[in-house]
Amino acid sequence: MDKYDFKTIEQKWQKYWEENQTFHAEIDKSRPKFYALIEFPYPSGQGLHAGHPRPYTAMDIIARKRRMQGYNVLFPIGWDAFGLPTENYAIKNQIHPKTVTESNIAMFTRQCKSFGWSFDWGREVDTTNPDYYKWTQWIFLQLFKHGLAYKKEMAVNWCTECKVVLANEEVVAGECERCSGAVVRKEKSQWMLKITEFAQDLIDGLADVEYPERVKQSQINWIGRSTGAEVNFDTSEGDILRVFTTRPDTLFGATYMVIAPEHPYIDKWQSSLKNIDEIRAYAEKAARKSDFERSEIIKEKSGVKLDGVTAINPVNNAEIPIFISDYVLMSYGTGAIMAVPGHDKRDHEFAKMFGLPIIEVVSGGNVETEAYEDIDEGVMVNSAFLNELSVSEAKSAITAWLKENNKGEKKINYKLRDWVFSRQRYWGEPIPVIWCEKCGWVAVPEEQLPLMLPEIDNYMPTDTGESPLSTLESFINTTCPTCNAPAKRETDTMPQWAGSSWYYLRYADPQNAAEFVSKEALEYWLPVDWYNGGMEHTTLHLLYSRFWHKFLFGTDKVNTPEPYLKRTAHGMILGEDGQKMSKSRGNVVNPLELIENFGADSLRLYEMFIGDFEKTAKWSKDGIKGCKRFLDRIFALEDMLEAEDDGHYSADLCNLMHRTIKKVSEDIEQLKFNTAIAAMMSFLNEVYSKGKINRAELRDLLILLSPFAPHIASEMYEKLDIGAIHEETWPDFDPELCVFDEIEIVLQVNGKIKSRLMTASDTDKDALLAAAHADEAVTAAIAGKEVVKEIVVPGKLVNIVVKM
RNA sequence: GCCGCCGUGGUGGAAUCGGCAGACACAAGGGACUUAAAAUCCCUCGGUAGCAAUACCGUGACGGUUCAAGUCCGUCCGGCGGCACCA
Repeated sequence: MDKYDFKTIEQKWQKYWEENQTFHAEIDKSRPKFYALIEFPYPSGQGLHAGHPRPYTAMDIIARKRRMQGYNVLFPIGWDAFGLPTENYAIKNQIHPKTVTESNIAMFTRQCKSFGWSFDWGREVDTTNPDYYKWTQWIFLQLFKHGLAYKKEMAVNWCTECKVVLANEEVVAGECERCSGAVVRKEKSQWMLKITEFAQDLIDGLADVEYPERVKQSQINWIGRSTGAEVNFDTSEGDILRVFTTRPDTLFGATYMVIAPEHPYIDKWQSSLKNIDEIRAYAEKAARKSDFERSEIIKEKSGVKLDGVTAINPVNNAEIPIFISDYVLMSYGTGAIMAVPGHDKRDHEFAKMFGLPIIEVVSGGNVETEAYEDIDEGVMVNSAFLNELSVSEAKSAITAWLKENNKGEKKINYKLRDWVFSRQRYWGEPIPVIWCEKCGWVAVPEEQLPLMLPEIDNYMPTDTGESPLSTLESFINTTCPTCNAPAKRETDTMPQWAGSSWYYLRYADPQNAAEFVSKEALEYWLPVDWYNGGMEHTTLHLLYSRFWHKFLFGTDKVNTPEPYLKRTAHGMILGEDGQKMSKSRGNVVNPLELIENFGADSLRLYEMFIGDFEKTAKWSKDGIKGCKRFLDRIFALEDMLEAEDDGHYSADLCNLMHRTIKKVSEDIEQLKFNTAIAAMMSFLNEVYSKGKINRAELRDLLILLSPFAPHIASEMYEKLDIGAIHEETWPDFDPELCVFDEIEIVLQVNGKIKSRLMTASDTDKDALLAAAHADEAVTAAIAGKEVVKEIVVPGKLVNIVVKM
């Protein structure tokens, strides 16, 4: 019985689109452009999973609609192909990563094409292609030349499983984001990118882009701006210990100081410190702990008092002790704090433990039992000239005082750290710099790019933490581009985030051999108009790429301050058990099997119908049936098509048709795909109850459906013999025809529905009230009672309020 | 602890500005067709009471504002995501 032969239809149209390059975009200044972007996939060996089709189909729907709205649409696809999983797979199976990548890309290409997404396959990029990574290296060199890339010996996050350094953003709860391996601290010399230089720009830029509030908030929190002051404390050693505080108002309550275990003053003061051995032992113990271990024992404060060195509180000249403790981090502020136990929980806890004095400087709490941190209520006490001021008044007063007396100044700090950019693995872009004993780090000359990743046999990671490239003499040994002396190449590679930090630029001009992107292409296509991706990239890829873009903008390489005008974020698709899909849980849904059984159109429709696009959704294996059923019924509309047709909607369906166009058009823009589909289902139900549809109605229904289910829509449209559906214009609706002539008015007494009334939609207030009073159920309900109030909302209801 | 999001039938989820709670589907039950099954079509489908018309209850809990609250405000409970000794 199955007349809807989706397999044949889908293959036919996928072939058609490919042969005709239907979705290939070229610069055309006569038309407005629209740049739709999805996060390009990492071509893993597992192939597409059920999570991929959700965002891809969503942007495909937007792209297809925009084309029908007259836009010149750029909707590209490519491969984010460097990275660890490929390398690990390669090692395990003794196949070169390059070969693995090639076959994975071939598989992904085949799979993507079976969904019928309208990508411009002529603009494919591959981050592992030397023609591409040449420009990734080039951008790195621009950063390097502007002093924004530097090498630094530092404690890094070291994944013991992957044997690689991780960026702060890649460490999740003390574990490796990828493999969940333990992360420990390790001293290593690393390439760093100065993203911190752009901290303020990255916050400010958010004001000019359309991102979901939750994305903006996450980025702002991650950057972590806080305003306060730096304050100088004189020490008994005659030098100055500088601290950062957000509460300079509480300076009179500072009863001791704490410095980080790694603080350089320990060395400086060592001859005066009577308990230097104890201090060193504590510092060493702290250094050995991983970040995870440090946070594990969060409840227990520990520390050592410096015996022999004290500090002077600048506001009252009180002599106060100094401690070292691992609750103070060297990497934030100045690595030293003034401790105010009366008004900071951590300081309070520490003070209780070491029996240190607690002074109340803001009234309102009981500082002996608990730190009082409220800043909105309470006034200053025990604070000399600050007394009786509010907290915020005291902040500005003390900041001014500090400046006047040369004891400190206003200061803004950020939690954001510089980006650790080195990876000790093989499968990444070589960092194009050379170490010369005489000249230091020297850039590889741009004309020598790309610096090719050499073909090697052994790309196993090493336990020493050196890159596999470090043993390859032919690669390492070179000459200094500046002085020609023998020199050595950097052997670390870039992180996976490098290639994805600028790929949206390359899409505009993917084959350009002379520039990373031409000016003309930039000016026409950029910025990206709509970028959809996952929440998990908010503080990774999304922040990194904004950083690179802002750098390129600042150096006149791109023409807009922000890369993406609008960002939306889809929810994840979970397995049927409500858990994240994973092989080990056995709850993985294979989308290719579903295409086999139900067709790509049904799967596309179901992924959009499953629920609110922006929220996580649980997979249900039965849900797709309803979508398939819907398409079966659509296909059968051919049998209901009326022979005669005057080119207009029938009187029966005109109203509903306009409302459906309105609903579908507006819902797509708001990512409410589920209700857009529901509206089409309702329309179809109405057609079925009438048993007939005319050509004008079927034509526009198919156009509305085509972004969601392009194969079946194209096929049925072809039979109408009025052209190709992808060249059609998106239908308009007439707002006047969207309203009903007659509507139902609810008649309430004391807010309870007593009756309903069909009336002309433009009936005025007086007439509605009169009609209500004429209604039997209403009159019965108000009989013998005093009418207190009468509320009439035209088009909605009448509510009569009576007293009992 | 902080930031953000969310709690609606058996299930996924609808519900512009506060104005008919449960659209649209899935599952389930009943019926038609069929030798039978699948598919398809029709009907029922939040709870309680009732033969019924109908009445009352019902959007995590409790309060508040309002003629009217899933929606706004307050307090609490539960879940999810992110950050987390950031001074």
